[in-house]
Amino acid sequence: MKNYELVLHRVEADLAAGRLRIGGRLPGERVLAEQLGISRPSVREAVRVLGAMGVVRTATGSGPEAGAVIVAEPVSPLTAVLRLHLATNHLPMGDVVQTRVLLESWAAREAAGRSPELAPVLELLDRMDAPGLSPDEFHRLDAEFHVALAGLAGNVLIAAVMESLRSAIHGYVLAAVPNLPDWEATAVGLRNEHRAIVAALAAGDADGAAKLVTAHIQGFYQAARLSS
Amino acid sequence: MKNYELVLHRVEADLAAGRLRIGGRLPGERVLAEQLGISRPSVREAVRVLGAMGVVRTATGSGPEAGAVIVAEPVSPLTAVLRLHLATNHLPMGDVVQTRVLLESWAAREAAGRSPELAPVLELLDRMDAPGLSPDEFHRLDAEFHVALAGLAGNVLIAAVMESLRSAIHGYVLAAVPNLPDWEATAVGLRNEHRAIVAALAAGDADGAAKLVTAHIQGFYQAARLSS
DNA sequence: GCCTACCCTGTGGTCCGACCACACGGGTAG
DNA sequence: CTACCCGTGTGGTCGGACCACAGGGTAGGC
Repeated sequence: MKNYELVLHRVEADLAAGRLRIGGRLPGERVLAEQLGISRPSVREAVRVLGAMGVVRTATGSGPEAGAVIVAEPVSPLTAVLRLHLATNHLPMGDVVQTRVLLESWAAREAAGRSPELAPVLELLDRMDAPGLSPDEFHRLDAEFHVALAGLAGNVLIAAVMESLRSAIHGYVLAAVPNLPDWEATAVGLRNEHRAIVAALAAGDADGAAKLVTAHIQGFYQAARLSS
Repeated sequence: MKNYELVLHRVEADLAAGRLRIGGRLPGERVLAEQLGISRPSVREAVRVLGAMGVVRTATGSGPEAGAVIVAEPVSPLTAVLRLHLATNHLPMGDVVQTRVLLESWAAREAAGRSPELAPVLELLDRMDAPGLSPDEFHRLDAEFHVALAGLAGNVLIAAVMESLRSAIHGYVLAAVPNLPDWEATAVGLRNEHRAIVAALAAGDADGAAKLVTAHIQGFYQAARLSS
């Protein structure tokens, strides 16, 4: 058992037992080191890992915001893991697209049945209509739109995975924009498809919304030649 | 930009550019520190994070197995993230169950259509028939079975997520076994349901396999009172 | 000439002690 | 009473040191 793992197990046990809650704070690094009988560098390695896992957020200084505060941020670590493993080329882009289709069509089906709150989603679509939007800005809003749709289904795990997927591939999507024959025309098409999806959701048409979402995602990746 | 992030970005860039491949090795910690103009502790924190992300595996000694070797192991970091966030109680067990149902019923549907190789799966079921199996051993084999089913669909991302989900909740499942009125009877039922699922897959009955998988998962969690 | 045992070398693992930047909060000067 | 300032505790970084480990080259014995 490596020394830094002592800290990880200690923190996980404290979380499971309720001794640590969201918003609470870890003991200082020096205190933790003495309590566990290890050195401060070992504690620091563990705190870094916890930070990378989205369990703590560290800050310097003093006051309630300083130190290692317990948070629950599963999206950034999932994003990091996906990004790194995409970089190794052992995670095919096609599998990512297939997963998006599965999660988003399911979310659309779920959301259609519960008369969802679509106002914030429509507000996003209006912002995407702004003229002169760069591909980068457009795709950030597009990601927000898709994540918001996934969130309508009310499953925090699936919503987190969706957001991670979208963030992890953002760079790859941007890099593929030059593959498109006509970016402006593509953007118009995507906007129309978004409106159609929201309309199906508002109408409670689960099957229609799922089909539109599936076609929307697969169509873009084929046009951008990303899911070869 | 924190110093240890320099190492993370450097490694990710090297991976994306092909300068680092699976099986390759990171420069030594002392070398990396000098190249980036930072100290060895900062490099170590980054390597720890990469290890926790499943991108490198470190070992002491010398030879080709020593040092920080590039690997592609997405399951353990996903498991760790899920376990930690389950411990914070900000990731409801019900959402995990819902996700399992979604992923596994989809995988069953996919697998049924491609006349999958079921021999290793059946071998697992035979091992689960061994008398006197403890709940711990039974659920480990059960997890292997479900992960193998998810793997039949051929999507490495979904298979990795499935395996992570199953590993992350293993402890919670075991802790819930005492909630069952009759463990032995439950085990017999689970075995029969497994056989039925495999039979549906072998017959190419996609809808049947998906329905059986859904009932199998939801039934167990309701019996164990886990998905409240 | 061959084989065996030993030691050298390089790796990560751990620790210590020190200094820095930062931000809050209380004490002090106006 | 107010505004400024510095004390104090936090994480961030650094350099150096020593350890355990495993491989490989070398010197010795056979």
